[in-house]
This record gives sequence, structure tokens and C-alpha cells, in this order.
Amino acid sequence: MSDTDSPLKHGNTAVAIADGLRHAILHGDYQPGERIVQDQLASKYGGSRIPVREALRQLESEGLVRLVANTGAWVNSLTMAECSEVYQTRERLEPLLLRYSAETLTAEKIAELGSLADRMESSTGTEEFLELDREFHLSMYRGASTSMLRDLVTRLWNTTQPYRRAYTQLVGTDNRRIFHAEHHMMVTALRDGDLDLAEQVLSMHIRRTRLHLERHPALFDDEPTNT
Amino acid sequence: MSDTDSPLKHGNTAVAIADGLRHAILHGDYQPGERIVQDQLASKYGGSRIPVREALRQLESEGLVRLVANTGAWVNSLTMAECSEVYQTRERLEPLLLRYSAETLTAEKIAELGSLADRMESSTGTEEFLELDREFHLSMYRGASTSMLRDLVTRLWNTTQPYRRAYTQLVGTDNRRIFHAEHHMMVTALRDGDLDLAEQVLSMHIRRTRLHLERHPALFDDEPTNT
DNA sequence: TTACACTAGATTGCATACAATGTCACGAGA
DNA sequence: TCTCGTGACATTGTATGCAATCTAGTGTAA
Repeated sequence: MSDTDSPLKHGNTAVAIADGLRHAILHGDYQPGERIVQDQLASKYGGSRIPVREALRQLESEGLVRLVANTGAWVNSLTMAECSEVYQTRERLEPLLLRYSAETLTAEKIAELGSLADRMESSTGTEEFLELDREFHLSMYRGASTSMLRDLVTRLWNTTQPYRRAYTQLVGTDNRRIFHAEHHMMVTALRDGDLDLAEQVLSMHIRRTRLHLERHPALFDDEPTNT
Repeated sequence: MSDTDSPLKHGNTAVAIADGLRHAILHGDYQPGERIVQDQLASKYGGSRIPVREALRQLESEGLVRLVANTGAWVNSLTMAECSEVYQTRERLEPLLLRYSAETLTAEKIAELGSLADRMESSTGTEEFLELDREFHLSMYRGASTSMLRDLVTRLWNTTQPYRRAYTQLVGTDNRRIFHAEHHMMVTALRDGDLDLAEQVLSMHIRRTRLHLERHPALFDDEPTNT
């Protein structure tokens, strides 16, 4: 969290470009499969292609970008099988992460979670819904003392973000009753200190979302991009 | 797997450096906390610092290297809490990955796993033991059709490799009876097609290793390197 | 029409050179 | 002795320029 958007201190250009490009991809400014040209990014950030290349390497390692030598970079796209794999991974990891984080969740923070769940229920636009959902889950995990698992989960959220957006736009606000109920159940379980229940609901919640996504193959690539 | 060690086709220098440096770290040529100087790597691989910097960004994203702007790069080191976290993550992920992979495990491949377990039992040197252990586990997972989860697990193995080495050197061949027995139990369960049992044994196996590591705090950093 | 070779342009890959920053040893003053 | 500048040196950060490679378009022959 730097205080101002200063003209970019020497030595952080690649990080700033990676952050900016990641944000742009998550925000939907780039679509999965879309080409990324180094020169365009360089001029957009007012630098040379050197830090751009470093940023692209990092995002490739995060699974957001696909690089092909001498050829170019593309926003990574997933097949349905790959997306399901990410969700199944989340089903196993997020309950563990919640356990790590729960011990530092104060009553105040749990109340904020409840507020987020309320706002999500009354949200209208796609972007608002997506943003609140992401914030609800990731803020549950913010208390974890170590960062490795939290960063890992964040990456899993990031790689699947375009498909959550497409799904949300496709189905609108239908059938969200159980979805919202599960959020409130998690808040209640956390407030009661019932971690086992919170873990179980969270796992079910992710699983249900995965099963919903799997009903819409049209959202995904047909064949795996060979690597 | 490129056929020859040709003089490095244009466009793959950064990847080659990343592979080489990763291998060197995993092999113990660099210790956790050791400084990595760009110029040295550049001359070692006969190139400039540009691809070296890209390789370092990638390894940072993989958790093997720690970068500080304008200052330098170090082989990443873990606290005991961080190492435990990786193992707990593995406890949840590897059983899932095994499930993905198991459907393509032929009788022949399972026999190879048994052979690896046998060789491990009669292995003498530290490096041989480490290499066989890694090969046993990762070859169990090689059948998984998608790569995201397998790559993830491989990264978790990589970041903790120096500590497995230190632990193995410290305790020698003592108390490996249960360790080897669990390997054979997994092979048997896979041969019998009892995936639930195989998952359970695998989870226990990782958990037991974690508990052993946690008995030796001297192997780890005392305080987390801030960031 | 199709398949193939070939060229021009666009784009990426990287070595060089210089600027920015950090580190460390040394010395002055308290 | 300790603390705090101060400067030289080592190292990192990145803009520039050119080489390597890919892509798309054109033309030729089957």
C-alpha cells in the first residue's frame, strides 16, 4: 500500500506493471485468449519493454498469462476441466486457510463479514456482486499469519475470475438463495466459534459453485491449449 | 525434454536459466538465505543479465527466490511455521491429485512404484534417498491429465526441499520403518484399486513427516523474513 | 483451386551502456 | 567507544539498438 501514486520509484516498474496488468485482466479489460503486445504495455506504463517482460514472466508463473517463445503472450484461458480442477483444489485448501485465519477473527471482523453478505444479497450489478463475493471470501482469510497459503488461494481465485464473471452475466440473479444462505451460515458458524461447521459449509459452498459452472460448458475453451 | 544441449535456441535463455538455477537450488548447490548475484549467473550461462532477471522473477513467483528491489536476490528460506504450512497444504492437495492421477495408473506403473519403494528402503546416501522419495511421489501423480494441480504440488515440494535434505542428513536412516511401510501400503492400495485407502495413507504419511520436521526447530529460520 | 516457396513487416529476444540505488569502509565529532 | 555523515565501490534497474524469429501476404507451379 504505497501512500501516493508517485512517479514510480526506480526499481519497481516491473512490479507496478504486473499489478496493473493483473488488475486489468481481473477487471475484464482483457479477455481470455487475447493477445498482449509488449510494446503497447511499455508505452502504456511509460517505460521500455524490459520491465514489461519481467512482469509477463511473473504473471505467467501465476497462471494468468501464457507465453510462447519468439511469438507472444496471451491472457490464459481455461478448459472446463481445468476450471473444475481449480475449484476442487479450492474445496480442499480454503477450509484449511479459514482454520489458519479464524483464530485472529475478532467479533468486529465477523460483523463486517455479515455486512458484506448483506450487501451482496442486495447487490444489482455484475461487477458489484463479483467484487463483494471476492472481498467476502478473501477478507475471511486476511487474518492468517503466514502468507503462502493465502497467496496460493488468491491465485486460484485470479485464474478463474473471467469465468465467474461470464457465469454471473449469463445467469443473472437467479438461484442465489442457497448461495447467500451459505454465506450467512459461515458468518454464524464463525461467530459461534464452530470451526468444523464453518469449514464444512465453505467446502460445500465452493463445491456447489463448481457444479453450477460445470452446467455451462459454453463458457469455456473446447480443447486445452497445448503446452 | 529437448534432445540435445544445443547452444540454446534464441528465445529460451530465461527458461534455461530458471531451470538451471531451480535445479541447483534443489540439489543444494545454493543454501537457503544465500545471495544470488545477477552478473555471476549471467556469465555462468554465457548471456546478459536480462534473461537472468526474467528467470529470477519466475523463481520468485515459484517461492524459491526472494527479490528486494535495488538490493538483490536470495534463495528463499522458511520458518518452521511456513514449512508446516506447506506440509499441511500438501496433506490436503496430494490425495486429491492422486485421485486425478490414479485412473491412468497401469499395473506396470504401479509395479514401478513398488520397485522405487524397495530401492528407497535399501538406499544408503542422503541424495539417493531424497531423489527416490521425490520420484516415488511425483511419479504417482504423473498420470494426471491436467497440469495445474501437479505443478502446484511440485512447487510445494521444491520450496521445502532444502529442509528435507537437512532433516535427512540430521537423523540418518533411523526410524524409517513406518515411513517405508506407508509407501508399500500406498502401492498395495493402488494395486487393489482402493483409492480411499490410498488417499488416507498418503495424507497420514505427509502428516507424519510434518510432525517429525516440527521436532527439529533448529533446521529453520527463527523469525520470518519480513514481507 | 490448392499447395508451397518466398519476401516484407511486425514482434520478440537479448547484449550493451549508462543511470539509480544500496553497501560498506573510513573518519570526524560527541 | 559510539554515532553519524561521506564517499568510493558494487550491484541492480532500464532505455536503446540490433539480431532472431514468426506471421501474413503475394506469387508461382502443379
